[in-house]
Amino acid sequence: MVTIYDIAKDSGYSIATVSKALNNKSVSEKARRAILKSVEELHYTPNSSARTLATNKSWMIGVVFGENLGIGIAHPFFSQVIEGFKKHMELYNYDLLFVSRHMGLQQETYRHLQHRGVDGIVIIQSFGEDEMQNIEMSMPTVYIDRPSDEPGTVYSDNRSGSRLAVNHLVENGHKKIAHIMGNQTTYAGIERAKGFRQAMRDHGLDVREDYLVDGGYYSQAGGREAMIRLLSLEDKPTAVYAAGDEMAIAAIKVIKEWGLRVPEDISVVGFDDIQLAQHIDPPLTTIRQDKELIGQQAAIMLLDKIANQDTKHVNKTKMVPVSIVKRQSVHNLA
Amino acid sequence: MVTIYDIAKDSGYSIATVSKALNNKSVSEKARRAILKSVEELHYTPNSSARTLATNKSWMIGVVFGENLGIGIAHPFFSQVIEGFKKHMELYNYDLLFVSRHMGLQQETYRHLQHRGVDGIVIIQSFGEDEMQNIEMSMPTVYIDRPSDEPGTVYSDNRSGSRLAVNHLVENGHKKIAHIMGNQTTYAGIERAKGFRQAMRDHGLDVREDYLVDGGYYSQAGGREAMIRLLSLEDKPTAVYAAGDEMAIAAIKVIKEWGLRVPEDISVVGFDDIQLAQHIDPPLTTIRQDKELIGQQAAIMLLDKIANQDTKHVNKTKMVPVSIVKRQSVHNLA
DNA sequence: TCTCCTGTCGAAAGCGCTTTACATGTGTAA
DNA sequence: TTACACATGTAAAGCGCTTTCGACAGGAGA
Repeated sequence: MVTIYDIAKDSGYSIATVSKALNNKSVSEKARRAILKSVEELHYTPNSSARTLATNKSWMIGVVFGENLGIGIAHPFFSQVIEGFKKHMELYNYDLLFVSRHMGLQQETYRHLQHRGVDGIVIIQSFGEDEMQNIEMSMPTVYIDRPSDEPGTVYSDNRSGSRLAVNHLVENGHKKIAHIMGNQTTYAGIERAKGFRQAMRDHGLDVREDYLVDGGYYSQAGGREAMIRLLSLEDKPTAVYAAGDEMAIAAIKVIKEWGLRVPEDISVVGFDDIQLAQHIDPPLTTIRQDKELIGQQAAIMLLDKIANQDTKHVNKTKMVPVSIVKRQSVHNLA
Repeated sequence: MVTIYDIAKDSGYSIATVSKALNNKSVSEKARRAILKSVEELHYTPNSSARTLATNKSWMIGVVFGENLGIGIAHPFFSQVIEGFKKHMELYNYDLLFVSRHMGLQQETYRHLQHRGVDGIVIIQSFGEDEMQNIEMSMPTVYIDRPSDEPGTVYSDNRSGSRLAVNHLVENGHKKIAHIMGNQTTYAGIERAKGFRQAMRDHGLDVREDYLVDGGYYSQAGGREAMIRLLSLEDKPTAVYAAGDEMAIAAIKVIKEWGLRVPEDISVVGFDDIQLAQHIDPPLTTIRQDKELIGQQAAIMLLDKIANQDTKHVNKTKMVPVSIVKRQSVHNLA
């Protein structure tokens, strides 16, 4: 391995000067040129461990990925958010470290991240709160999709999303609207349900408890079960708003299986706008989350936290707007 | 930060002994217990940079992700392969480092990985060979989906995939079979096309050159264009085998737009079995790649390379079998 | 009793880099 | 000429850890 000593010897300067030249500190043009020449010739590559050890700065961001579908990085929503995050972090020369997730033991994961000396952490979890509390984070950290009152969180405007969905449905003449909820220990699930209730009330519609069904962790399996419950009702809804696209897609399937049509008999609205949404039959009307932007905002926030660790400036939360994309799964009753 | 010195002082042993105790080297039970007690009490976390510096082992694997769709980690095929890779690597306590991709400059990326001191590299690229040659890899490296004659490569049995597709089509009475090829600078694209030609020949069918169209980099846009070309032909094929699901899906859309039916008028077979495949109308018959397994095999191979760096044992390539999943996009002509 | 072996532990060097504090050389003003 | 400021370069310490090699104690064998 070629080190800074080799460069020093080859160029005729001291290692201190070499270090300065490599870090754009003040050295004469002459010295800089000579040193860079040696660097080229000897194929020198600085050793980041040594640098990290000396500077206490690793230029790595730890990524904590927690989802309980078992698909990890392949998670359609998370992967897009992380990609947005990565793109922004790249601009500032940070690399991303995906640490092996010491099964469930959050404390362990945090220890590990500390061991790695990452400069910051981004946490993106699908499951409940109680599973990851009590972690004293003495490290710059940003959360995605967690309670909005916690500082350092980036999240979609879930309530507005629900409002958009309900508004659209009401505008199309629907009154009997059901909601397939996301698991009520997840932040997104809670917020979307709240937004749904609020929007219904705002329209003077009452929220029937039997129209509120739990769809679990946003999977098709959960959506399927929920929809079956809805269809088993005496008085069926004319529209269903699901808190996630996968659940909405499963709902559509079930409706068809029961011999009903979408959207003529039952309209469906989803949440997320995953790639699949536009390809199913009928194309799904849904609330679009801007995954790229969420990731980017998280990156900006984390960068800010890293830069201002000393100043105890309380970090705000950041809400990312959502939008409705109207396709063909909603029928106009009028 | 609490260091090994603090533990030494607190426990009454020297730092050398502490280090040994922490690395399961031989120390007396008494010493080990005392040291571990101090570790607990002081919340000591070893510093991986220092350790890496001293041992020249980082326990990190560099991941090089090259795709030209601009979706990075969110790539449906790659993300699943990487997830399989990650799951296996976790078993051996390796973390994954996603380095910022110094736009195109492969040489730069490799330098960066070297700088980071990763113990090994996994490269998963969608584009052509010429874009990444001349990189002298003095580091354990594994490639996914590259020429099978290069040592250290894991790839799907693309030729057999094509054979499965053609066989299935022929069994259903098709003779006029077209192939939407993946870009012919990509390894997978080349192999699948070769397999197609071979399989056709084996069935005594001739391969019409106008039935071989380039679909580009496996995107829907490319598939769409290719299918249009096929439909513009005087003598249309009765079946189309696309080298990728996205292309197949686009093809189905185009066929429908032209007022034809799938599969009654034209049958379609894809490759990959991405999640979308089962949700479109009609559900797509396709060749399934075992992404998890590919990732896992890559991990196994890399681990082996890392363990046996000295012994110049030439690394074999590893071919992962594919299978056909029959859904409803193929029509029986009989 | 003395010697030798074994098991335990510690001193110190070294991994490759940054950074502080100081030395040297050059130019400018008095 | 002397004095001083400034620009440039260097020696050396230190970041937190591993590892070699030698010191030492205690027990076994003669």
